This record gives sequence, C-alpha cells and structure tokens, in this order.
Amino acid sequence: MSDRSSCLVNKLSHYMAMNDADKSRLAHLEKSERTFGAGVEVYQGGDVNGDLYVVRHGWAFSYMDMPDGRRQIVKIHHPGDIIGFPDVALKNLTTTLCTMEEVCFCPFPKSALDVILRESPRLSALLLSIALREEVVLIDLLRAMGRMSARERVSYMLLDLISRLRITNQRMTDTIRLPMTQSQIADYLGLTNVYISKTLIQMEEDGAIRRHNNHLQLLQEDKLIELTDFHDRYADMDTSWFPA
Amino acid sequence: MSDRSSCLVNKLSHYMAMNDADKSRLAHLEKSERTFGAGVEVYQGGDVNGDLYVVRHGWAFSYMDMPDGRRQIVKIHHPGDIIGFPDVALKNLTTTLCTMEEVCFCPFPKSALDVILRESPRLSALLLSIALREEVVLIDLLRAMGRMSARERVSYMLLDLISRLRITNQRMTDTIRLPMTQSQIADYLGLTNVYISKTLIQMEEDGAIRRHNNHLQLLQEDKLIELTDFHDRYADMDTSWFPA
DNA sequence: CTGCTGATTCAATCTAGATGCAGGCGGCAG
DNA sequence: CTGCCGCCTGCATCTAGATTGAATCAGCAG
Repeated sequence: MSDRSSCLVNKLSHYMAMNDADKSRLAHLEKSERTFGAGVEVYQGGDVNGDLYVVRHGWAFSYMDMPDGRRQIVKIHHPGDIIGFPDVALKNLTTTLCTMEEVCFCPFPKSALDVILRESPRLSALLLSIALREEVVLIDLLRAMGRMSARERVSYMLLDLISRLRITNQRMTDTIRLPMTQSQIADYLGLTNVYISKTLIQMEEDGAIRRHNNHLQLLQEDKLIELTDFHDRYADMDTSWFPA
Repeated sequence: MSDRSSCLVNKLSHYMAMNDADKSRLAHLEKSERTFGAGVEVYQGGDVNGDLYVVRHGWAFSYMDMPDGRRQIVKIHHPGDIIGFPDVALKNLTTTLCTMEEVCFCPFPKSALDVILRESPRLSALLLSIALREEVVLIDLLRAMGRMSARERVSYMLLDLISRLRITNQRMTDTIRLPMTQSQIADYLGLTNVYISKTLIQMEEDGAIRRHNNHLQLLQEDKLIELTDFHDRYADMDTSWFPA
C-alpha cells in the first residue's frame, strides 16, 4: 500500500490540510482491496449492514427498486468516493450496489469510524462535512427530479458528473468518459431509456453536446449551467470552522 | 432554560443514552430563542451562511427555486429538528427557510459544532448519524419523486410525516395535523396543486384517508405501506458502534 | 353585513413523456 | 462466417398529470 498513494487521502486532501497522523488513519482504511467484474451486484438492499468501500478505480452505482421492478438509481460512484456511508446510520442496507465496469474497491468496517471520531476531531469534521455535502447534492438532484424537464435533467446530470471529476482531475477538459447505458441514465433521472435517447439526439442536433464511443463532450457548458441554474457544490466547501 | 426541557435533548435522547455533560452541551445550543409569524422567510438561499436553528415549536419548510419561479420544497421541519445542518458544509446557503405557521426557533452558530467535535466523540457520532440518516430519507424521497405515481407520492409523504412525529410522540394515533396548503404539498412532491386536490379527493372516496379541518386520518396505513414499499428509517437507527 | 384574499374544487384542453413494437448495429462466442 | 444478445433508434399511440380559467368557500378586516 505504502508504495502508491491512497486515493481517499488524495481526494480528501483537496479539502483540508492534513497531518501525517490523519493521513495514515485514512490510508489505513484502504489496506485491503477487492476487484469485481462489470455488472456485478456487490451487496443488496435489506442485507445486514457490513463494510463500507472506498473506490480505487472504476464506476459503480447504488439503486433501490420497488417490488414491481421500477428502479431508481440514487448515486453514481467514482474513484475516491466512499460507498455506503449513509447506511452507517441504520441497521440494514437501503440500497443495492452494482458495478458499471470492472472496479477495485477497498472495504473497511464501520467500526473504523469509531477510531476517527475518538482520535481526530479534525477528520471527524471532514467526514461530517462530506456527509452533509452529499446531502446538499441530493437536494439539488431532488430539485431536478421534481421540477425539471427531461432535457434539463440530462444537462444537470452531465454538469454534476463533470464537476465531480474535476475535484481530483484539475486538467479535466470538457469531455467525459460515460460508461453508462441509456437505461441507467433513465433510472437515475426518473425517465425512460427511449426518452433519454431522444433527448440526447436532440441535444446533439442542437450543438449542445457531441458523442463518440463512450465519450461525451459538453460544447456549451455555460448555456447548460444557465439552463439548469447549476451550482458547483464540490468547489464550495467551507472548512474554516474545523477544529485546529 | 433550565426550568423546561430542551427539545433537542428530548429528541436525541430517544436514540442514545446521554450523560449530563452531553445533555448540557446540547441544551446550551438552545439558550436563546426567536419567534416568527406564519409565512415568514427567515433566510434566503445564496445568503452567506449564518446560524443553525433548533425548532422549539411550529412547522416550517426549506425550499429552492429556479429563476423562472418553479419551486421545490426539499424538507419539512418539525419540533426538535435541526434546520440548516446540510449547509454547514458550504460557504453559502442552498435553501430558503419559510415558516408555515407561528414558530419558535433557537438559533446557534456553526462554531458550536466545533466544541462538540472536540469534546464528545459520542455526540459527534450521533450528529454524524443524524446527518447520514437525513441522507437516507432524501434517498427515499428521491425514489418517490423518480418512480412513483401521484397517489403513491402522497401516500409516501403521509407515512413519512407520521413516522417522524411518532419518534417523540409515542401515543400518536393515525391522525395528524397537517398545516400545509395543497400548493406546498405539490411543491414538495413535484406535482401541481390541482392534481394534489384531485388525488386527495380520490383517496378520500376510496376510503384510504379522511379529512377534517387541517387534520388528516390514515384509515389503511398497512395498505399505504405496501403500496409505497415504505420503510421507517426513524425507528431503525444503529447506535451500537458509537464510542463508549 | 360587505368586500377582500387565499385556498380549494370543477371542468375542458393540452402535452411531455411513457409504452409497445420493430428494425439496425456492434460485440462476441462458437 | 454465423447467430445471439444487449443497446440504441424510430415511429405510432396512449395517458398521467399540467395548464388555464372560473366557481365556491372560509376567514377576516373594516
């Protein structure tokens, strides 16, 4: 482990200066790792709560479904993300975790948080802030689902994805790799795969985006930001109140 | 203050045993209080981040709006709730806070959290859990918005409200006081006031609910739970891993 | 009592997005 | 090369819920 950097440390040190003790506490969480193929269900909603995972590489998503098969994807996970954090609060898992491609995860037990809470108020504040910011992001998504048209929702999703990827990859351009099927996009935005197809085609015809392979280019990011009244929550964290 | 119980302590001690030091830390947050009339906007989205509020009594809600006037209510606040918690993570406020009736709030500064994080790992764990559970609740709401019909959404909202009120009021029956207008319900569920009206009328005709004054009675809670695949997240918190 | 305001309800019309089905295309196992 | 399967696209039809506007009803100030 020590020979390559922890991606959790990498991601979190973008928010807050960290001493070596805190860095090693975090890196410790990633000491073991497991890989999974594409389209694998790692755990299922309703199971007894087990480990959390840090994503080392690959995309995955968490979803819930209704008894009749309707499905809602609630979160898309990228490298550096902590998967399953919200479930820490509850006895049972609320969502099912599914990979989109080959991934590598670092599992760690919930009890590891206990150590952090007792030993590092500063890391505790950061974890709390991460949780709270996730909540803000969900609130934004909620607004999109409740009050936006299909085209606005798609635009919102693209802006959100690119903003998140920019946290760790500063030289991110206007093009993202998008390893999602249109059905997955639909389940994320509360629409159908057919309508996602139509919307993407129309956005491409209008010159808002361009597509090739699994890649998608945002040609008019400013317009999309205005269209959706988008705010980048990832660049707006406030760490000023943290314990010294 | 000392002559009457803190409603924050009251609410939180339902989750976890607390020593007197922790109780007084929490009660300390409620030392001042302010009242507001009905329909008042206490603060607005975009403002620089100020105080948090504990609700002593009365209902309120937080919402976001789009430039063209579309509105999405994202959270309904009851007595004992902490308002503005998610915004702690950011520099600017994301939502606008509006009262539904006469309310009494206890404001406290964000910096008060710093003390808790440094002095009480146990309270820190509880705050983190509260934040994470709020996230789970938003995830549930997201599923409702993305994949449920109007009737299912209304049912879901009613179940959620009654579950929350039951946390502190054990002898809660099947009837709740609902001080919300149909337009507010619509803005919460991503629908229109007209359609809320139609849906409520039909639910009443079907014998699912009964209405009188501002009160609403759930006649077939079991059926609604099945219809919406509802899970009570408020009764399912896991505190077993907390620091001693 | 009168007039005003805000909430609810009713009815007619419209539309964004769903549904169902039929190609087409690309990757891949054999 | 062949056949299969998953994904995307096109098209015709359908419908849940939006929209508009007007009627009713309950408070509430004067």
